[in-house]
Amino acid sequence: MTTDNIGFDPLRVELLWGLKERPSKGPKPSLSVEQIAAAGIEIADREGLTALSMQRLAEELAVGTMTLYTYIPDKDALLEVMLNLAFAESLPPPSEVGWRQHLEEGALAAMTAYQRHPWALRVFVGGPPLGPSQIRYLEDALKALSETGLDDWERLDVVMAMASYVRGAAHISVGLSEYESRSGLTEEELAIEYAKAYVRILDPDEYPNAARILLGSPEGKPPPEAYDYGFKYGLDRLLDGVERRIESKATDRT
Amino acid sequence: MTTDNIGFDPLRVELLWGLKERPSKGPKPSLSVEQIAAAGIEIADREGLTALSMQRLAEELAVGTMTLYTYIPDKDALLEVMLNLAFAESLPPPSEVGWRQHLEEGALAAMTAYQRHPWALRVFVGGPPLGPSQIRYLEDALKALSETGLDDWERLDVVMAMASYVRGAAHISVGLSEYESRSGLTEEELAIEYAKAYVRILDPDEYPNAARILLGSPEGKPPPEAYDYGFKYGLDRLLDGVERRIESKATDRT
DNA sequence: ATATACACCGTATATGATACGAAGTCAAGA
DNA sequence: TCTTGACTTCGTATCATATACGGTGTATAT
Repeated sequence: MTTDNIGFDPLRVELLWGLKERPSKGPKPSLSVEQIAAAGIEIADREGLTALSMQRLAEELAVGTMTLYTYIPDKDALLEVMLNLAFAESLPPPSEVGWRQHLEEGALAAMTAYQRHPWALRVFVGGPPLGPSQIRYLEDALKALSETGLDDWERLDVVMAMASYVRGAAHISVGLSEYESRSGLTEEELAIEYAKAYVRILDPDEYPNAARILLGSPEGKPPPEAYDYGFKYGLDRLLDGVERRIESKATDRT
Repeated sequence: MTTDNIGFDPLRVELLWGLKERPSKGPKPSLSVEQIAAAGIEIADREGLTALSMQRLAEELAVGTMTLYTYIPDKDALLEVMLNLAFAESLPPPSEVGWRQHLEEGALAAMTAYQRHPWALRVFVGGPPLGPSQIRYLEDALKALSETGLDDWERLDVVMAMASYVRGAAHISVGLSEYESRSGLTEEELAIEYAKAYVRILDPDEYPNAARILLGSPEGKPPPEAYDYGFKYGLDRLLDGVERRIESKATDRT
């Protein structure tokens, strides 16, 4: 496993899209790629990506370690399949609601998926071609946007922007919540811990604005441990911006 | 190295903020944490994160491998210091321009930093406290936003949203460009390669919208290899949304 | 002086990915 | 029915990597 980027390997594509034909000869495999990926997801969900070793995975599936390599070329490929499988679960239905509500639902669903599978953020997604669940997201979003009058390329830009924002926000959210759970402290205690650390560091003369917020003003609420509110806020702004753009384009045409 | 999240370690904070006092006794260290981190950045920039092993780094610095461990507790801590150092270079000045231009400049600077240091996206950022360069970003952005009439918490939400978007967009951009450079193909050839793969996969009946774009309509332009345009697009939308919000708040008060 | 608190670093251990090759298993064709 | 080709399974070996441990040398405070 390189942890390097994933290349354009035909084998990888077959795996992602489930395209390999069963050979006529030879013994039947006792496992399937999906089965292996599902087991991998379970381990990674419960114990984190670092707990997911090939030996551990093989043990879980009651096969020899090297048996796994008859199903997948390497660990990176497995991670990619896991990623697709994990997100396939959370795909929102291609609802008939308006573009804005659809995009919002999609974003929330993706955020939920990231929170359920925090390891997904540590898997560096390679280039094209996309996996099935990503294509599904894309297709449904593009379809929802067809009512807007934007052209194809701009619709794609919108979807990319949404995906970018959600991934970045998930990174913050997951980072924060993993951090909290690892510390084993209550929110209360943690807030105190933050403040203690920041007091040492944040010179109010050099960082007046940051200090006001991070040190927790007496009247103010505590730092936003739960980032979920912030997520919704940014999401609304982004959608507002898209909406404004759609409106102005519509006016243009009139 | 666990690649697990980074915890709330006082030592880590000292390292990040350069707070350790020089002991009165004993020999002088021949290196510094900054020096080590800088060497690490150079290796990671040039050859990727996987090339950055402790042995390799020590070799580069002409010391024994274990010597590094007198400066840092473990590799994760080193990565965090590297991250801060890398971003410290690209900090935009706390210009006196309006909030919107300031945020835009900051976003572009961060994107540039990610592109210059692609490995930064593979480092999973731990919880608080933030490092110096992140605090600097935050402070300047909050300051720029003080003209907007938004309250502290909402300003923080805006900054978080920006950071989220940029990181997510950088992930796509860097993923794509690493992929391209690794493939060794020209943009032209690559576009053909994409199309070939997608033709096998994308059933135009099941994914009509995605197919129209990804297969490349005859009249249309090729798929957006360079994601930079898309980055600017989403950035503008997000800022538009923030602007709309500011305007509506101002009107409220009237 | 000389003890103390470090810096430096060779060696050893543990973990993990994965190459290689041997052995077993089906199914198609002789 | 028997043989053989194409596969699956997996034990063993290799190699890379992080890092614990302990020994040795050095600069400063007493």
